Amino acid sequence: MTVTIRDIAADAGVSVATVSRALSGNGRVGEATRARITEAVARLGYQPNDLARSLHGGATGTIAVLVPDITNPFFPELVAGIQAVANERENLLLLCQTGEDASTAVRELRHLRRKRVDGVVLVGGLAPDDALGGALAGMPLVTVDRDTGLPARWSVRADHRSGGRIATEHLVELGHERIAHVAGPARLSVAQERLAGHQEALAASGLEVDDALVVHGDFGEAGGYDALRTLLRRRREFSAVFCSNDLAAVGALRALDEAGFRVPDDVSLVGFDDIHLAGYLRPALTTVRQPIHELGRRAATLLLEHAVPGGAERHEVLEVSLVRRDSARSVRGRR
Amino acid sequence: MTVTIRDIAADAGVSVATVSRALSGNGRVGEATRARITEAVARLGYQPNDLARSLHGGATGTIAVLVPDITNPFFPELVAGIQAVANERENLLLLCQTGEDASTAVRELRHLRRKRVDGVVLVGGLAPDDALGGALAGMPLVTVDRDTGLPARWSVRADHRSGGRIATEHLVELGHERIAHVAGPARLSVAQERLAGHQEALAASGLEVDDALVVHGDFGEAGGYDALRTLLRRRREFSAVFCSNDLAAVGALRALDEAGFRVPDDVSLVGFDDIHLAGYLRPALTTVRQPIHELGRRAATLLLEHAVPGGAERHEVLEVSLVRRDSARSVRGRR
DNA sequence: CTGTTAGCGCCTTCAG
DNA sequence: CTGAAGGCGCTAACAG
Repeated sequence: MTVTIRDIAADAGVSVATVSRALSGNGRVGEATRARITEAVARLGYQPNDLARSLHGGATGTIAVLVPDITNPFFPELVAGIQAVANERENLLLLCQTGEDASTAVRELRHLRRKRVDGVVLVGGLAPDDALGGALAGMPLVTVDRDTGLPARWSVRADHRSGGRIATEHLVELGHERIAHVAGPARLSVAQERLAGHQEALAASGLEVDDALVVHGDFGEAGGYDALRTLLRRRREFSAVFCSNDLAAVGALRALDEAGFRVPDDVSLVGFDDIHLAGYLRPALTTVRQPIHELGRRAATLLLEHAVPGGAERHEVLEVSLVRRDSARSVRGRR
Repeated sequence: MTVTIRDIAADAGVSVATVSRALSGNGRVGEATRARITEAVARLGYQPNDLARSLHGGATGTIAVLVPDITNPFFPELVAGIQAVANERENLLLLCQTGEDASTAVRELRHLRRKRVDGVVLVGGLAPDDALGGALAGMPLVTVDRDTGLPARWSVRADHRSGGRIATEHLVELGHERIAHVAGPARLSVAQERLAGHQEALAASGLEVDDALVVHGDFGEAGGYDALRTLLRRRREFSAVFCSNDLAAVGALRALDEAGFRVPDDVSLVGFDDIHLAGYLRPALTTVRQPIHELGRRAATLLLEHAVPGGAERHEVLEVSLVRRDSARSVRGRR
């Protein structure tokens, strides 16, 4: 049925060992025999079996990435970065979705281990789970934006706190004094950090930190929309909103629009992430850019180069920057 | 180092065959021995090795999906659908990106074959390539939105032509007579079909089909933006635009905005796909909805249930529908 | 019900 | 440089 190394050995009149050496590149093989072998391989259409190859304990050439939800545009960009370096090194990428559910993650991790993947990139938050430690044990692991829970020896993340700070600083510079914040899920450290940065900037400017101006969303459009409506319902004055991510800003924009507020004329808006779409919104979204693709590349590189059981611990923090577009401007009107 | 079936056999005082049977569920095993085995498994922390399991010819429990670009929001939604059924059946999903490049696809397909994946879902267009047929030979394959090139025995797609028709019909019903079309890449059949549907509707209404009102984009925001600017530069009158996909509509919206046209007051706009974002744009985008998630589910189901070498051919076409939101309205102003 | 014995396809000593 | 032999971890006939 399927042609194996033995078939081509017979065809080329050599032993399987020689064929193996010729194909894997290990060990010297005579010029003439090598030619006969490659010829036979081509003619018989031999397809190596990686299962057999890695059964000996070698690498499988496959890594996995676990994301909360591939449908959120942040994650595809990240996955693309991971994929890019995986491909460069001829690795395949397994995609898993956790839905931020720890037990799902544990189940997937177990499955991945049976498959003997070479390593895992774990993205985003996960509620602590007793079984998680065991499922992760001994598995080369790089975390992205996830510094809670289990201790990870290799990690990559953006500087969310500083991002929150520069977003709000920008708004302050524009003259805004009452700045609302649509935060992410309170349990996620990235949301906490962005909020902390926001409040830090407020405090540094001597502005009042009003808890009524902070609403938590879910990092989705719907969450941003709802958050803004609650904010509006509170009838507290504010002239600017800093949204914890761009998707929430999309929802906020919509809620503001429906309520009759113009952005940026009546209310200024700043997002976070700089997903590809941000530049195409109307108005184009001023936002804090994280190098999403690069985060992915770093994570994969760390995994493939450094994340070996004995390797030295390593943590990377990438810088963020403000991208000024059209959704934030000097204060004029105000609610 | 790693604990194998043999270790637990020794520990439980039985043979490896019995352990194998106990774990795989094939063949009867005594109650008492089974208990000893499961106990040993738990205590020793045994992790089955799927490589060894599938080496002798069984399925690997892994399928792959090849998409042009995971960064385009259409694909993550599709992948999520595929993933959902893959998970239900305890399959893992390998993600590959082709960039619509046939030689990349061929390389990836070869790699997937070495890995002995159980099947592949191929999404989107691919230039014909001589090596493609060989790379695909004998591999269970389901195509999505891809009816050109190699003959596929299993496929899933939406009814793009009918989608193009209802989009334009809607605009006609609203009184528009000069309707522009931002098409997708001319080489892609889905783009051709949507365009054909559009022209069909125009003809059926006795409206003039003006080639100067059709511009090709690339299914991205930038493409839609550029397309609309070329359209504007042509200075042909039009009061509505049908964009071949939602992302292009985002770009078109922006170009229109910059040129001083209000949507839908000055120009009506209809998109295609109904990606999640569509409902959150301002104005909320009227669009042709394809059941993206369902397309993914069907594709995976077809692959896992029917796409066996001997199985009967099967092609599914899913219905599309118009989602009326706020970007299209009765004709008033006009360019 | 359970043990023995072959492999699955490939790589890797160890001889020659 | 090349061949023979053993084994990776597991499953699948066969026997008992």
